[in-house]
Amino acid sequence: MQTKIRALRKERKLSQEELAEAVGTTRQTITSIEVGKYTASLPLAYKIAHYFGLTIEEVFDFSELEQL
Amino acid sequence: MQTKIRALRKERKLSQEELAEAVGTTRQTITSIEVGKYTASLPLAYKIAHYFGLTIEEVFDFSELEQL
DNA sequence: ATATAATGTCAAGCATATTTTACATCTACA
DNA sequence: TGTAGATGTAAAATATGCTTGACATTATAT
Repeated sequence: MQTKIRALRKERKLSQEELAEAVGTTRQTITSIEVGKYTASLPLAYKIAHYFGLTIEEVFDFSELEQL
Repeated sequence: MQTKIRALRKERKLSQEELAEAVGTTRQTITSIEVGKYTASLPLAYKIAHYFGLTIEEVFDFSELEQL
């Protein structure tokens, strides 16, 4: 799944490590989500979006799910 | 995790079965999320919220995560 | 050039989400 | 009565998310 996490992180000059600590997870988890290795859980998605002052829908791209 | 799924479902007179089919999952998964047995994944949370024409934050209650 | 920070990746193991099948209860109603 | 629809639950199996530790590569700065 596509996300704006990397762009938001760069904007604020945060390392993956710093973001990980801020949202209570590990650097590897942030990397994996950024490169699309897997999709964040709902609680983690919320913590990340909320950390940036945004909604989940603003940070995560759900366009792949719109074929209903 | 608390959600408004049951209330939204009742409002629209939908069974768990009908909602499950509409979002591509099973009745048991809807029950489990409604009774708080576990938390929906991000894609499923999106499909449910979007099905009701709402955002994820409007359907799922994240107040338990606000202790940052 | 070399040191350091930042990032990508991988494997093992644990935790959580989901499906399938099945059974029980409750309600409504013929 | 009984029958059907809706719901709760549970076990087993599979899929997915996450952690930990470790190593490799890339970028940045000195």
